[in-house]
Amino acid sequence: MSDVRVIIKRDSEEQEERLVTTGTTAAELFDGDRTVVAARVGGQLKDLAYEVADGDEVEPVGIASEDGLNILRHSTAHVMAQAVQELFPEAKLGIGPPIKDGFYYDFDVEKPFHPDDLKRIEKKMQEIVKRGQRFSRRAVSDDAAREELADEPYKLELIGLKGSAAEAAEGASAEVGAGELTIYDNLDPKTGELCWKDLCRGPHLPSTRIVPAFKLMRSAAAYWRGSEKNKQLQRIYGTAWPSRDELKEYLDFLVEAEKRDHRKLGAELDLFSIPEQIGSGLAVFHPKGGIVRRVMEDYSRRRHEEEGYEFVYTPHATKGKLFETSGHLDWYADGMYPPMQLDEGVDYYLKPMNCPMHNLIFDARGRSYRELPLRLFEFGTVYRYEKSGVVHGLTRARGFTQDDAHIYCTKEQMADELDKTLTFVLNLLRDYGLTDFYLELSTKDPEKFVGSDEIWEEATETLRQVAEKQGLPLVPDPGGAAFYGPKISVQAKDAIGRTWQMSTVQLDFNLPERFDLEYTAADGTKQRPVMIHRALFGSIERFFAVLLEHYAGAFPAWLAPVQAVGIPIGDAHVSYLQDFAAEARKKGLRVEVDASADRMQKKIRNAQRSKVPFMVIVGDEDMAAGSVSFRYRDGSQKNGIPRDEAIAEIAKAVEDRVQV
RNA sequence: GCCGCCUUAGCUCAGUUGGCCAGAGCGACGCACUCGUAAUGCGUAGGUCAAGGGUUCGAUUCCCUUAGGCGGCUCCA
Repeated sequence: MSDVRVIIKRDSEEQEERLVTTGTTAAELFDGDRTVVAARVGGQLKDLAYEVADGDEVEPVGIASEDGLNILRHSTAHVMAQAVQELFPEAKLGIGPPIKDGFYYDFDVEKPFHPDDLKRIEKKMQEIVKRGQRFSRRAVSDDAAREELADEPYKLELIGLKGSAAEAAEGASAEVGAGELTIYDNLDPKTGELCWKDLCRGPHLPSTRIVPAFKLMRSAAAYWRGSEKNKQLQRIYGTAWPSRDELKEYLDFLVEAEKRDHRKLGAELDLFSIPEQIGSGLAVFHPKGGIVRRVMEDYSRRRHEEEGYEFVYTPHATKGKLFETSGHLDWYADGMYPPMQLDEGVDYYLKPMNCPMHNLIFDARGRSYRELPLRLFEFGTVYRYEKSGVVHGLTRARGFTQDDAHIYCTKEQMADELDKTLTFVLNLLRDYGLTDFYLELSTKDPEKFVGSDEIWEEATETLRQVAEKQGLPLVPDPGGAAFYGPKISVQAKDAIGRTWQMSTVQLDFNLPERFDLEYTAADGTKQRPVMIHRALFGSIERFFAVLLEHYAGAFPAWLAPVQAVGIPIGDAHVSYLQDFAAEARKKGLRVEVDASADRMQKKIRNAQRSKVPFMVIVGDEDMAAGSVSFRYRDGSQKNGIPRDEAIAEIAKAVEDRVQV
């Protein structure tokens, strides 16, 4: 028996060389450490059953690491598929990869799963976990695999696609890698009997018993291989975690996210609604939401003015010809509201974008290089015909208002202007309370673009440099650009760590050409300007929703619809408070007095639930002293504050735009 | 657009295995209570059980269609 020399890497620091006998498995190297679920050998993930070879560098993969979690979730997906096929023997397997926080598996079944079915499947999964079946890897030839999986038409299709798995379908590479095919057998730990098998690249947990905590979340249809031309399979989503505590933490997170749902808070706080009578995706703002929105807009307006933007207004509808010129009717007609015929057969459209109209403003007269960069800004309301299944509260609406700007500049000004714009955008977002960003650089889609390669390269490089200058993480998004130019998008993380796509800064090589935009250069020649599209909130409605969720409805005082509520202990204190409120209003503060017949405890409860930043409470003591008492949202209080100081404190919180 | 689930009072939800006047809490309104930090008590009003069609002696309940919502998929200039 010959010896095998391996190097065990615990982390980048610690290395251990060890001599073991031939046939030693990775599991044996890490024996005793139950949190190790796989091994990385020379950069490749392997099952713990892998027999180490001479010269291998072997690294343990912990269940809590990113790879470890993926393996856990992938294996749990297998357990689910096994459970499904035990309960629904006719179910055909699609694909079942790990995803963020969980996994899914697609099945072709006669009848879609009912929520009750998920409970049964979950129970069956628990049995399988308890049985402790071994995951056992076995290499097979393509032909052998075809024979074994003759009853699994979707797996057969994947075998045929081997090697191009990356394009086959998202997640398909989890089933078939680029190399040889493998099948994982689930074996009974005692008898070694085959319980189930699946075509899979692996690796997997050594045993189903290792699955510590999981839950099935929901079922939904999904197109086979992600194309709407294909049949819809039934997808079941689940989540799996290294411990029950982590599962609970995740479920708690979902509960918290649900509490913050802007659709729910919007109704609770009386901010907006989406009346059925108006139509799906078309919102109305109630007075309280109207205040928040107006303050958001006013502040943005002021900052834009300071930054050299000029304000324009354009109509909501236009003759179709404009969108022929812009090309929107060629590219995006599906996403536009259908035309209305006016004036004997002329088609008018609701506008889905503001840029063509801004171009007409640019083109209204001859432009000089002295005017550039020309920055046109508008809160421009646009209408897009979103498909019925995608409309979602304020974040995906059919009518919404963009804080839209188009910057026309010379090619020489482009880099500087982009830099300025991005800095401005990020700082303004920070003013609204978002602080955690990363940037995404969307580059050319080789299938879908206009303009020369040179100009794309130059522009992309400029964007990259500008983005890097911000010192924020920069994530590439190859092929993600619109056909007319590359873009940077700003992604912001909210208070509970969710990422939202916010602003975009986008170059456009298409529209200046189509609209034949020109300016006169210093040498008297006509030149084409560069055009930058830039939306900061994206849509005001959407940004409103993001802030609402970010703050969980508890807006900082400057945005809060009501900044302070006066709560009298008894009727005798109402007029004193009304006086106080009137004084505060003179300073531009939004202060109300709750003079209802409720008891003061009830008023406090109501104020608390409406998430007012300041409660101003007054009884005999404060009235006699000419003071008021504050109660803050966290329940803490500050008593006996002189009236002037109280107003000054509220005013300062508003002025500084801080959370209280 | 596709698939599934859902729609009972302003809101949150009971309920009817097809049968007399469809219930509760909160909210609204009224009366009483005048109170120092998260719900005072009593009372009143409020529903074509989403809309339309069908089956049936009888439909809120079963079936179909439509609208809207929710969760996914596809899409998102």
